[in-house]
Amino acid sequence: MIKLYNTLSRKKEPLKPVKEGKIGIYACGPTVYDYFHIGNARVFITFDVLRRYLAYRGYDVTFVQNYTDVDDKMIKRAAELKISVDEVAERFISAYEEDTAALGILPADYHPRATRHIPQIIALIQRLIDKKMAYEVEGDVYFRVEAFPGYGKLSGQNLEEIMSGARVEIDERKKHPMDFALWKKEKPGEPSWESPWGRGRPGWHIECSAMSMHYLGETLDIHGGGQDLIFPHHENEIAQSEGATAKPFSRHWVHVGYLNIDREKMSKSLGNVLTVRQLRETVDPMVIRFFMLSAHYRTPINFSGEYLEQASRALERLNMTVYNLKERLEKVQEGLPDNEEKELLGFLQSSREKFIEAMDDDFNTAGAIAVLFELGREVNIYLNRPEGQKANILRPVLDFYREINDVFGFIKEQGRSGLEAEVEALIAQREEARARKDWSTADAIRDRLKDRGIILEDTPQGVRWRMAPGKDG
RNA sequence: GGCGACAUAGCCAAGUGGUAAGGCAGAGGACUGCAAAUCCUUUAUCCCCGGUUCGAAUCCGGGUGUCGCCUCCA
Repeated sequence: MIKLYNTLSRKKEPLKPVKEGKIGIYACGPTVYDYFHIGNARVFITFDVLRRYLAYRGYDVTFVQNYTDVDDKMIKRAAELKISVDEVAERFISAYEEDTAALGILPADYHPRATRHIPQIIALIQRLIDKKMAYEVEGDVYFRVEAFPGYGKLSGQNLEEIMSGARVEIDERKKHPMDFALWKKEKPGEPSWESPWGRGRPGWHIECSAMSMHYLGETLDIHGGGQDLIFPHHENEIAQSEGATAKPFSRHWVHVGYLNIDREKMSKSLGNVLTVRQLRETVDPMVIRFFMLSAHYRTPINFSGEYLEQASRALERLNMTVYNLKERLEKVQEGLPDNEEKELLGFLQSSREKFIEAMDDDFNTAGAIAVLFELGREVNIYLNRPEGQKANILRPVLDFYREINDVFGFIKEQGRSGLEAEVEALIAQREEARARKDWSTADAIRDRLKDRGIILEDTPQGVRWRMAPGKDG
């Protein structure tokens, strides 16, 4: 049974889909006004692995992640770049696609854009107006928070408590200071659409309600995003959606913890915002992915070069284990398993169970990763033994790593690229030198290949070679 | 001020009642012509003080510390 922490109840709860066997997930995606940063990346990676894992567990998953392509930030950016809002969106959506692909993040089933769902947004606003939960003032439409008794339930506060800490601008046109905009009246030079309340554009919160319900129905199974979206964004989404439908908006609310840099919050004013775009120049994106998954998704994590280095070494160990397996598998035959091998197969089976147990428990990726290391040790012990290993033992283990990697996606299997003949020739030369104990020639050849990113290893089973970490694209 | 999170070895990090997973780094050893890869050994008064319990890192109370949200920030 899969259990997920629900922000709404502050407890882990069993995952119970609305429709048996199906899961609808909506994650708040980026406002496409700039390259996304590693804090965003943590959220995207978390949801990517979540949707992959649920599919692994047999659910038919529909995953939706929106692009916010019209809002104040978009408009401001368009002015800065002297291009249209739409062109800003196009530019940063394609950047998003490139950067997420590098991080091994699969495209969602749908990536809806607010500007392409204006009719759905207007219909939802109209529904709220009809129910007297929203009102129009001079071309703006506001949600009336007092009309929704549950307002504040996600962030654990009631209206008075929210008010006491809030720095709110007094707007005499609003019935309550916390009332928020569903529709904003057109301003000169800004994108706008026809509506029953005149030309204007949607507020931020309403797009997610409208689009999520459009693609996934009125009750989602899982909805989430970064922790800071709890208030006001998700609080407002609940108010709008449940106000309109009188049904629970989402069964589970999943919020990903913050990522800080050198123990400081990332912010433009501190000048420490790190985009994935920049990071990709020097860091293997798979290391970033591994790093993000090596801690539980809800705990705040810290980002620094040192931690990345640690993650890189750890990931390298896993890659080596898979390489060791694969390389040996090519050279061995089938055979009847002996006792030690039967034990290894047993260990393999219990590893799978432990992986599922960890992941089922609120998505404990750190615990699940540990299983891979533990199995790796057993595998390497087996590979070290002097007698021949058997293909029918190695293959299921390798398949297991591949199976897990369908979920985690950070293990990279090496491909070779047309260097075989040349490398093999050099290896032959070196073997010749070694045979006559000409160590300096042998070492020179090895060093020469190393400079080109090729590592030679002498094993009891013969010489093998591989690309150095980071040299295989 | 209100709401909330977190505090586990040099570092990162699992672990919600039965005397502490995993990774990185360090030290020693095995293997190797030397390496590489791998294996073995080795490192924890679980922030502090009370309480509950036969038994607590884990539950309760009180501290201390770090951080977040309450500003259309993931």
